[in-house]
Amino acid sequence: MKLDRQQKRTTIYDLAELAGTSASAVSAVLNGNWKKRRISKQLAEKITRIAEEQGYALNMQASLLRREKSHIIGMIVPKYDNRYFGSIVELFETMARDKGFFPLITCTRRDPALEIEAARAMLSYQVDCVIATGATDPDRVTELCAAAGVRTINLDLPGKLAPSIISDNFAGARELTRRILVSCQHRFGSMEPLMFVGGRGGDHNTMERLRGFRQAHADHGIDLDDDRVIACGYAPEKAQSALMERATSGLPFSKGMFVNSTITLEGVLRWVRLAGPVSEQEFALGCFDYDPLVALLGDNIEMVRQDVPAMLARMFELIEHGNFEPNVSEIPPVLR
Amino acid sequence: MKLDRQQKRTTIYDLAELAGTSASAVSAVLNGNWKKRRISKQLAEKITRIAEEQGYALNMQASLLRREKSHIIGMIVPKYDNRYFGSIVELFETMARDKGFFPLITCTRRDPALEIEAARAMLSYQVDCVIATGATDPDRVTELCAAAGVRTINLDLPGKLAPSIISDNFAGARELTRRILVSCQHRFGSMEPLMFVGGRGGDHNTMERLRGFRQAHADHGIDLDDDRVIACGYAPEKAQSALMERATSGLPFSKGMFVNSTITLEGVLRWVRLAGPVSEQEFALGCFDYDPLVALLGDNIEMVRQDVPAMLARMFELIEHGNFEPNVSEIPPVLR
DNA sequence: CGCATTTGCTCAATCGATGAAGCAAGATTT
DNA sequence: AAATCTTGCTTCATCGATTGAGCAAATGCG
Repeated sequence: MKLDRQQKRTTIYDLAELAGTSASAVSAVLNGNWKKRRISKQLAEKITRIAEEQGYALNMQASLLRREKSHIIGMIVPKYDNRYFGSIVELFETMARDKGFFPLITCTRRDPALEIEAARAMLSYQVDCVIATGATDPDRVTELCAAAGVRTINLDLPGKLAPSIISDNFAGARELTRRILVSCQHRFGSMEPLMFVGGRGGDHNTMERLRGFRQAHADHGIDLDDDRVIACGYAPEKAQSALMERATSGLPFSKGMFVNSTITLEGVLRWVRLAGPVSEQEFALGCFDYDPLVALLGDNIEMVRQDVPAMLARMFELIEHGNFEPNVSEIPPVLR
Repeated sequence: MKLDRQQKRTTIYDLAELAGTSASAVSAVLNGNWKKRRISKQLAEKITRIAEEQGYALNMQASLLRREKSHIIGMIVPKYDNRYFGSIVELFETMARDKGFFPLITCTRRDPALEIEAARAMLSYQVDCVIATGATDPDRVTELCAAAGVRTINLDLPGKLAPSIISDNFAGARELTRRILVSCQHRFGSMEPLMFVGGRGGDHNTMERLRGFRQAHADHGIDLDDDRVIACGYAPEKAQSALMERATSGLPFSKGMFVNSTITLEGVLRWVRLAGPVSEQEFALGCFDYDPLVALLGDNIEMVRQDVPAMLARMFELIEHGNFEPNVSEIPPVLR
């Protein structure tokens, strides 16, 4: 790995020499509190000019070593490659920067070991705060960080030891289920019980969505057997093979499906293509997630959009108020 | 912003005191070269145990300040929220970690000023190397980094001052155009010239794709006027309003369209929905980009998938060989 | 004019980890 | 027994920026 630096970097000592002053003055000028330190305007301007000429860049490592707060804010995300987490990350970066934080983001691919390793790395980089997004074990992260005196906030999936900001999964799922049922009525003339595809039985979001799913069936007086629920995980391959198996198993099968995420939807659609009927038009689908292209292309696919801007706004609110009591904020999702 | 640290962090000095030894020994043990420094196995084990008991986390800032290479590798990306850049970022992180780098990623939303600011921040964090992905002005980034002795590599869009890794846009566009023309033949019985929607006239990728687009028309002996090209930028809104305008302008209009990215496709589909004919089925579309859900849902949408794994493999190859000569590697994209 | 205050700086310690140099005790050689 | 080598540490300077303390010169005040 030939990444040898070409030349030595310019430091405040170099600038001090060039300006005929002290490193202390240079530091004061460049980090903006030259007024507080009673540096004359002329000297300040001279130093600023020389720094620009020399292309000086602050050494953050040195600066952070000395300061007590880093203003670095870490975020752990399970995946980048879907619109939900993509928009979380993108908006988080923007908002963090606006509020004077430096965002440090790590993707842990739903791997519990990687999550812990990533949290540890963030502690090493002296983050002031860690956001655990969709973490498989958020409380583990909170414990680890607490040991170093670093606060955490859970996003998307809740934990018991830190404040959590999640979607109102129950209400969202109930309304989504209602819409799928109505769509079934229109399309097929009847309201059969739906299938629930994707997610992990143990995770809070899946459990709450299932509760909403069941409630909506009850609202319409429809009996729902547990065997309509296929919580096979989020991965497309798992959903695909679970449906394949189900279709040939003799167990009940529905044309109406509640799909737990766009990731899972990919597997459902693959199954529709390969092993199922000709087109997804013969199904009534609903997805607890949002993707603009699916919204445009999937005529018969209802979508729930989690309100990312509201969730992140709430998150920064908690940070700014120093509120790190464990409690859950539920943010209503948006239905198109 | 109440992010006050709760307690003081454990340092090697604390550990040294607890172990009844020196900070130097602790450091040697914890960073793995205790053998080289002739520390006895017993002391090493004792220190390791105490460090674990205390939940010690290395202070990277202090460590990096002392070392000459940071092993931090920075990446600048225009957007997170589409599958192409999402997969670039996710795979980059994984590969960087595997190779012993610490990935530092920043999203600059195609804003030239933010790009420069992000590059400057990365220099402050002492990155060993910067990857400028889809940068609006990659050479500016290279110059800035070069002044600090930091090498750069361009990804997705080429620059003149650093090695660039891009898709073979010409060949990909030529083949994609051919497929759209064939699809038009099947669908509409004739081969009219296509429209080209999205991208910026000035950017290298758009220019090369246009060259492939023109070549494919020539291959089929089809005359192509310049007014079929609508390089209105990548944003959905721009594509949507450009099509709206075009449809009412009296200028020629085609049912076959070459769409420059999934981002632009979103605008095209919105236009189809709102102002155009009933369904996208009445069009023959091709998109120079890949999205698995579009591939599954859009029956009449041809897609080109840029070969992200091959591009990143090439990138790390360059880094490992210390090859920073400005030259362009073209990676063939994959057509489904 | 003499004393107090303000202005405009510099000095030096510090943050935590690293590693070259050095040193004492024990082992080995002559 | 003296000389040399090896083992297993410790000491201390260093990385670059920050900041409390301090100091000389300039200014204000009675």
